[in-house]
Amino acid sequence: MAHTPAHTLRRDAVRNRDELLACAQREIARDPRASLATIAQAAGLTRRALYGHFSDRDALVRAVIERGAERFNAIANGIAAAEPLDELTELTTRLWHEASLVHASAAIALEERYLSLTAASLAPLRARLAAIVEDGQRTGQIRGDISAATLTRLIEETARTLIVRWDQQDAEVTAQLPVRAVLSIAGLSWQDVEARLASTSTSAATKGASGAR
Amino acid sequence: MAHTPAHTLRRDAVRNRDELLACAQREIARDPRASLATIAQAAGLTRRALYGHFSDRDALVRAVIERGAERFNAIANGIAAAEPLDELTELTTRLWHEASLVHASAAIALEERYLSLTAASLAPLRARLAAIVEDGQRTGQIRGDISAATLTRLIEETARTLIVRWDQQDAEVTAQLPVRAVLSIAGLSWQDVEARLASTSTSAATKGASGAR
DNA sequence: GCAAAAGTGCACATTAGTGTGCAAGTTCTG
DNA sequence: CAGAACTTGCACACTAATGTGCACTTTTGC
Repeated sequence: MAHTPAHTLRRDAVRNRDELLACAQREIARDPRASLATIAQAAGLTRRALYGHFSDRDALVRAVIERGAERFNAIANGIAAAEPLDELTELTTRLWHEASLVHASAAIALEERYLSLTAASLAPLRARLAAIVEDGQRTGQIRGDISAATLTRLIEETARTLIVRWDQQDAEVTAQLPVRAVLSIAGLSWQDVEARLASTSTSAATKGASGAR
Repeated sequence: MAHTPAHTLRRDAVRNRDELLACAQREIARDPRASLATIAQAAGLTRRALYGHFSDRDALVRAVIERGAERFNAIANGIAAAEPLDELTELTTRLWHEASLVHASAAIALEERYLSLTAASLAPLRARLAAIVEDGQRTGQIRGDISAATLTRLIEETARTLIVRWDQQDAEVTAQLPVRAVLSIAGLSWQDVEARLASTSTSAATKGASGAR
């Protein structure tokens, strides 16, 4: 109520609220229990001012989650490739480029309290991934030794781990590592992964497709 | 000093200290910031009594890490298989059976403060894994598209994720899922993984090696 | 330019956890 | 059994964080 003035809402207020959400996401990604003082300061505001936008820490975190949900939704709807393995590659790459968001979601989900809400925010993405997996299993391009449900989760965990725990600056990586890992988990041999990356990469000219030793 | 009486050390004190360490590991695995009251209570002691064994929280956590280090050391020394991929399988399976320990290590390592100590406690295990990877790459049984150092870390992260984040009770799993994931990450196609698990499993008779469609 | 909205700066109450001191009990160990 | 080792149960000081109240300044919008 106090946080839904609906009509009058000053420009600087909108900007500050947005900045708070962005900074909260970044700080939480770095440390799940970042203090409100830290977040407010990062947004160039006082801790006291933060309470003008969010009634308490809980409200802020929920807003961060919902903000992330929109983005995840966009990603889920945004991918469009010819076949399952390409979709998987695209999905992984896109998430890699949203590393901070993925990181924050993972950090928030550590708290029991936000488990269900975080899960809900990831729902569209999960549904998309599940569809890809089922499709891939049907056409025999994705492994058949693990049930679709389990494999979907396995791929999700793998991607999350790679994105969250790898230094984005790592020279060897450049988004290729997560893709290699995910495709491997999907069931491809490393030679197949290599061949696929070599052919699909319209850019990435410097990366030679030499393959084995 | 006050915690190295060396000679006189009553039996119940030894037992309680050990119980404290065990409970601390379990509680920290469940929640990285478990309070000392929670830990002491789990061990059937008072928070005040805990301070008789460990000067402060830091000392307790360090003791937990060092206790884990011994166990990891034993695992690193304990594996002995004919070839790299079998060693990888055995290593993964053993760690799976030490889930609580792996979980606690991962939880403690979340704190900047204990990063280096945790890393040191895992050193023997990492060295063993690195040796397996290098060996496997030399003989061509393990993927060659990723550097040994990166692949070692990749396998470690994959195994940790699976062990920490999967419900041990899951019917489909029974230690096979982590092994499948690790072998896939090592570069094998899912059919090769399937074949390997079917032949290696001296037990596990019910699992049919049907393979692809 | 003026009123309302938004932000500042402080003081304050509250909570949960850590670490210590001390007097009193309980439990080993020789 | 006697004495030492261990544990208990409190009381206490201290810290870091949350959330609120209020007077005051700055910014925005009409």
